[in-house]
Amino acid sequence: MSEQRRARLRLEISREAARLFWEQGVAATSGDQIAAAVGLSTRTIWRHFRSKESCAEPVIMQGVVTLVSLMRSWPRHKSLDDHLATELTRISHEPPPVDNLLAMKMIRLADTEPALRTVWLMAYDQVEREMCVIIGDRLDRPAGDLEGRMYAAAAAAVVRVLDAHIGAAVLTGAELTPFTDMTAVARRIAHAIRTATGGVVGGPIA
Amino acid sequence: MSEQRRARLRLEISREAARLFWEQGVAATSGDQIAAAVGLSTRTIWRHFRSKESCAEPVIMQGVVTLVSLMRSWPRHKSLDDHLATELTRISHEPPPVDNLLAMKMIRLADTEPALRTVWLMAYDQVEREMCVIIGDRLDRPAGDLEGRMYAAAAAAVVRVLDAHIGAAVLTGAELTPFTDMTAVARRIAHAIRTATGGVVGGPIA
DNA sequence: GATATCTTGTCACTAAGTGACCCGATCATG
DNA sequence: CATGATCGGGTCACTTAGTGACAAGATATC
Repeated sequence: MSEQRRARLRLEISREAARLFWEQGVAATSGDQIAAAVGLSTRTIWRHFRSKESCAEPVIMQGVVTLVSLMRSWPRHKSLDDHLATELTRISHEPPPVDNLLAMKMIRLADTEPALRTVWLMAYDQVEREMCVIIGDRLDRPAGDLEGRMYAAAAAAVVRVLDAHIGAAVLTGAELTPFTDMTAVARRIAHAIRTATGGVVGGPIA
Repeated sequence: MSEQRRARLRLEISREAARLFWEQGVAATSGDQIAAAVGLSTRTIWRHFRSKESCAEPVIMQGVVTLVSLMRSWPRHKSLDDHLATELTRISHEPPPVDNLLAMKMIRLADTEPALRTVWLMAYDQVEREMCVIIGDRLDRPAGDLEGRMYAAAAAAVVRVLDAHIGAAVLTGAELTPFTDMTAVARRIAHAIRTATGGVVGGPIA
């Protein structure tokens, strides 16, 4: 099965699962229900996900893939601040994917549902690994380097906190405006990463 | 049930569970086996733990409680570096608890067992919350402050990476000596936290 | 010593997740 | 076009993690 198709199918399942989790709670949602909602047999669900909670993972991941891919395309001669600002504003004209709202809802649910919280943490564990190669690459350090791993962990952690914060704010609907200004968001993310890495990750490389 | 007794019981269960996980793998260890090993009924196990994997949590936690409690007792007028160095050397004369080795083994297992990795991440999620109040308190910031949460997240993340690194090194037995020098360990931890918080957390407060 | 509370054991039960086998589609090869 | 190999998915039986309900023993309080 092509990686593409598999990923799309997982995302499709994830959307339905996340919707059900949000509407009726995690405990009240069975694997059978998820399967019925997406039109597959229950057995097939377990072929693609380890547990019913982990069905939420692709949707959660979807909330940060753009940021991660932006990090990956970060050119060496630019500062992270500039890069994120230009790219985020460029992208922001496109319609924001519906999944993002779902992802925020899952993060919200993760506050009270331990099983979902583990999924959320595992997703950011994945982000941390990606950060590891991105940062290691940028700093010209060997792959398993301890310093690089700490930078990546700290960076992923602050992004996670920021993500949760923004998600909570958007969901409550209180302060929606400050997060529609993409350059401001870019600056906050870039600043957080730079701070969390002691200033090592964020600037341009001569 | 007193908090003390409950914690001790959980730890006792956790020790047996961790031992079994290490000896025969997580999948091959059943709740019944854990119960039998500790001399309780299976039902009682589920009264104290949500899942069999989470039985490993207290042992994992035990690996960082000393550091967390040291952070909590960190006086404002001292630098983290000094405080950790003096306290760690003072403590290092006491026999190192046997649980630490078990904790390292669990972290090792977490590399290949996703279910255990979630437990490990959840344990550090707890550490992050503790860090949150410690750091928020030290910086005289309100409880839910975003900056404080990011500092706490970054600090917990680097400690986690350091812990995994040290654990792996000790388990392979390759370089045991560099981690018996407690002042060196203290310096590394303190330096990592200071870096991850952009230099904000680590120094003495006038 | 009587009683209320609290923890555990027993047992029946639900549901998450797996293994084994089959079926239809797709695709390569003759 | 025929054929067979591979692959994704369905069906069904089965294991086991985890829960609810109730009984029983321990413990504390008066």
